Amino acid sequence: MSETRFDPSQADGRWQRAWNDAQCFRADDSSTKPRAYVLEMFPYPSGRIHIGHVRNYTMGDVLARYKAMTGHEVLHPMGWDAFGMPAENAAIEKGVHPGAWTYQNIANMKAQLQRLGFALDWSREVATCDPSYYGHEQALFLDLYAGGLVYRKESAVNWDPVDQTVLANEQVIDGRGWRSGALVEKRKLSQWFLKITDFAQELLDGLGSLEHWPEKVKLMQENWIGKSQGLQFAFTLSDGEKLEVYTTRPDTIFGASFVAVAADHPVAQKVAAENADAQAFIEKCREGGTTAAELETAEKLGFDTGLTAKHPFTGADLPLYIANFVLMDYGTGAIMAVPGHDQRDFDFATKYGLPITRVVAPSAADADKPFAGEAEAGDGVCVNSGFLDGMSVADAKASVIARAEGEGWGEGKTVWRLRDWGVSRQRYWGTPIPFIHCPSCGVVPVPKGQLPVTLPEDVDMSIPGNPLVRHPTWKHVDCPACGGAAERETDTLDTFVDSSWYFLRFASQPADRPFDPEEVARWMPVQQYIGGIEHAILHLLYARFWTRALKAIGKLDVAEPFAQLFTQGMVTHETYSREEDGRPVYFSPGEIERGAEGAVLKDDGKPVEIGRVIKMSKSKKNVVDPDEIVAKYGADAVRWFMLSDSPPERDLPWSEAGIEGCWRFVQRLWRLFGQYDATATGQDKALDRKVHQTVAAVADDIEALSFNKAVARIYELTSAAEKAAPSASRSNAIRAVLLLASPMMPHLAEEGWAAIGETGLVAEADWPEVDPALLVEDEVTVAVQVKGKLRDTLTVAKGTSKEELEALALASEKVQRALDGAEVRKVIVVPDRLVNLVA
RNA sequence: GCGGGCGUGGCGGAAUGGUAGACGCCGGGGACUUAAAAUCCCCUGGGCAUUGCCCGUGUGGGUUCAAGUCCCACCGCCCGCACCA
Repeated sequence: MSETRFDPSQADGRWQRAWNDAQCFRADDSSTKPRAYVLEMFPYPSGRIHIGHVRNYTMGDVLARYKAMTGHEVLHPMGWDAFGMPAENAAIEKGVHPGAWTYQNIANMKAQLQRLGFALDWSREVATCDPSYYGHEQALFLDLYAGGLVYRKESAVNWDPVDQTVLANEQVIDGRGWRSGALVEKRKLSQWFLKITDFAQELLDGLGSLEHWPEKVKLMQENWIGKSQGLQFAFTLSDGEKLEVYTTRPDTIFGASFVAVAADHPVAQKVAAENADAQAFIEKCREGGTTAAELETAEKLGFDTGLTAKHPFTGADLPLYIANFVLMDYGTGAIMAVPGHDQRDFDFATKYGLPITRVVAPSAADADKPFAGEAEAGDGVCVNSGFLDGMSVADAKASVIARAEGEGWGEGKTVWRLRDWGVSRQRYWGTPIPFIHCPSCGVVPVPKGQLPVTLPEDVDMSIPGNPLVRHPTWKHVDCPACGGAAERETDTLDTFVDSSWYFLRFASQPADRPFDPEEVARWMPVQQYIGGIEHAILHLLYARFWTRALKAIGKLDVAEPFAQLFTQGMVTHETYSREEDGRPVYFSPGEIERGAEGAVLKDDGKPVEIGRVIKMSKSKKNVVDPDEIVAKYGADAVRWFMLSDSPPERDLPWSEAGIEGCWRFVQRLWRLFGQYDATATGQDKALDRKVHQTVAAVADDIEALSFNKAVARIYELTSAAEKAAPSASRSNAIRAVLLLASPMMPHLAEEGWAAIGETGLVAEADWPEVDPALLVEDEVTVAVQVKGKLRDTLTVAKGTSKEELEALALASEKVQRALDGAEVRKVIVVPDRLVNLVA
């Protein structure tokens, strides 16, 4: 073979065409092989792929290629999460149509992905913004409606009074609209909801079956669903009315020092009707964003209504406040506040000078222990609590609930933090909700025969607000029920709906239905799903819900959509900046010359400050363009970098030195392949052993997605093969290195496969066989410790007896010196591992 | 604020409770070369040092013959919080 270098600029495209010509990555629906559905979260078509996408899709690609090599029929599809706000923003800022912008982006990004050599079945590509996708989504939505899982109710949105537009949470900055700067108001609109709460218990229970999901994600979902058992009971107010409150801490009821309702609570409304100050306070609460984070970090504010509530046990009159930290959406929208044992109540009580009473203490003796400036939410025994004194928190909860139920003023109740899913968006670039509002018939579903309800093309995005509302003709239709003049629903669906079933469409895509349940059942569940941790709750919970909801209405027979989940880390990069006029000015890596000591700007040769390694973002300019690095180093070096060093669940810091190292390794492998000699004879037992151990270990590592470890082992085997003298064993080791590296560096592997005289594609080759007999070492190194400190090591035959190990350890000169005549009192021997002499 | 996670050399990291730092990057030294690039070899946690010894996994405690790993408390950073995707 020639001594020339491997040239990705001509090899990459050649092999990509060869794979395409052979259609190697097309999933065969009729295959009898065991199936493997490998899926990465599909991207939003922003225009350019991000290095984070490259990392995500490289991981899935290695697994998909490995599965194919180990005898599986692989489904590895790709598509586009193509609806959403960025297309509308681009339309406003650049004057392009959201659809044209989106499809252009898809074309660009698809070409970028193809240049990376991913083993994707492009024949199943979907774009959610295409009527051939969202039309089916509309049909599914109608099915869910028929199944009683869709309803309408009033719900608050962020309203920009200047732009006359509904704003997303991310468009509200410090309580103001991002474009207009106007103070945002909360406004109530009638909106569409999906009954995810009907499935709260099932979604919670289902987590137990997800053995191969990260514990942290399951825990986050469990907390999000937020099942709590508590007491709902009624206070009698001083005006004679009843006020229902819910508490998860009935054990602390004797510590209640005030009662509070949300600003939207009917009691607050009633007070405000007669009290201008109360009205003003409620309006103040309506200013600012709607997010939980904002509500909970805002300063606690309250308004004393002058009313009081009678404590059910003590008969005390507790003041009734309207408070900004009470959420109308949770429980009854009203609380009994126990400042000693809830931090929010504590803050509020401190601010308004309300009593803070201890009713739970570490022990009965601590009944009068003062608080250390904060509430104590922990466990303990009840104190200062009448009949509860001395009880544990758990017993007291049960006891109070039993008493309330016996006396008829309250009952034990399960409450969920999970709320129904509001899917209405007052925006153009989304799936039209297939309903018609008729003045005489009310809300009427669009007949399925009239689907898809498509978006109008001729819209003016330069005016704020929803173009579907002001379009001259689009919304005017005849009522499907009575034939009279009616109007289309102008809200579109949350884009999370689009991503809640795309994995089903990948598995089966008939033209006349969303999917065929039997075809889907043959591929589902997704065997390995890979994506960012930022989707741990919403996307993954919504997809689980859709799967269940479709099952509940008989459209699907899958319990959980994703058998195995992996959440990968971000790609990060150091930042380069200079202080100019008191503000940092950032430079991109391309503008910088990076040396050992520091970095200078190429333009002026003067130093710049190297900042922290953070997530790549345009504003900090610490981005690298996948196209540029692929052009410079080839797809394989980039893929190898994505897999090396950092464990895949952690952040990966991009570095120029790192990619250079990968490039050198590509060439090093190429030289090694060049040393392959099919005619070499002779055996190298140690190398054979190393090969089989490495094949087994790399397989385990890939299955566990521990790519960084697989990479390290391939480096080791490469070094061993390089150092070995020519032999049949060595040639076999070179062939093994090629096969092991092939899922990661497929272009180089194909080139090498041909070079060593193999026929066919390595993409369709088999993973090397492992001989279990060669996995075991016959010699081991045993550590010898004295009092837990390493003093010597012994090289002995594997399986050497405890007695012999102890004798060998005591015979060691180093051990005797360390013992220094001291008497050995105890000996711990772990066969094949260590001897510890305790003196 | 609430929920979840992470923290090991100059850097990325490895390590079923059992030899801390595998493997890679950076750096240093050498070989080859007229020279450079490329490649190959050696060294590379810190401190003291004559064989060796001491210290060391964010901080402080604890359990254990033995702790990066288990327990408690704290510090720092990151992710999510329901209309970003």
